Amino acid sequence: MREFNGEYKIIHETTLHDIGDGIPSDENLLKISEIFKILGDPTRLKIMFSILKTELCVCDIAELIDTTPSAVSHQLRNLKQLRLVTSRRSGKEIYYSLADEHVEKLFEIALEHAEDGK
Amino acid sequence: MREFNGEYKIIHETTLHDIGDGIPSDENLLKISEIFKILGDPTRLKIMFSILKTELCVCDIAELIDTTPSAVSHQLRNLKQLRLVTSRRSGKEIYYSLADEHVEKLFEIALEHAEDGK
DNA sequence: TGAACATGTGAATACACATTCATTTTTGGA
DNA sequence: TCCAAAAATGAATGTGTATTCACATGTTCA
Repeated sequence: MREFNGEYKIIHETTLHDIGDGIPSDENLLKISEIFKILGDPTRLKIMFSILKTELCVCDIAELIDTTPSAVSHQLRNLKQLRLVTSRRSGKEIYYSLADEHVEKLFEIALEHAEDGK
Repeated sequence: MREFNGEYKIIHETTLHDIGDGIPSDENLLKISEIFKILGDPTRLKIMFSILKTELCVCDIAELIDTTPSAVSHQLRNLKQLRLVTSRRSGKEIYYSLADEHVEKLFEIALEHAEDGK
């Protein structure tokens, strides 16, 4: 509880320490949040779903999701930095595909949650 | 490909339509992105991990993750709106816990990915 | 009922980030 | 080697949002 001039009591002081041990390290916490953050954008999600089953070049993705190749390229760069996509050059085109088997699972679960409630 | 004055050709025109059918609806896409987005923040992740196994009141969470109760309250509100946490009042305290069985799985997979590479 | 504590809330500030535009790099073909 | 296409890049702009601060609400207990 950082600098705060109210009068808060700690309710479960004894257990707090144990719970704290269950929280991942700041390093891992940051990595996880980065993964979620980068997937938390409709444009990037569309890109990811575009290349879920078939590799595609930047130009095709832009056409498919109705945006500019530049925007797609910027986002693919971010996705690549987090090792979520891989690229393969073939002539002038560069083909992108999912780099990670975890990503599909994440999509499945998130979609379940989205469809579940309400 | 929205208004763009370059000269981009569509490489795989025939398959684009089929791939497009595999992309979730804008509505579901938005829901999924909201879930990922809200988990894409270290502070919120800490909150989620805090109440992963045991319910805690706002004050305890604030103590545990070293921030102010106000900040925690704001974030819990966001998390609750997406039905990721539930609350239960007991006297003056309000106890929060995970509302969704999917969330733990998401954490596991994301952590795997984070630890996997490099 | 009123004082004290736990939490919620609204506005404001500061920061992060997606898109756009202009330009550059790389490749293939003439 | 020169031109055009595909993609990458950098800077600028506009938008969204986390935190902070001040205050409001709701609860317990004397």
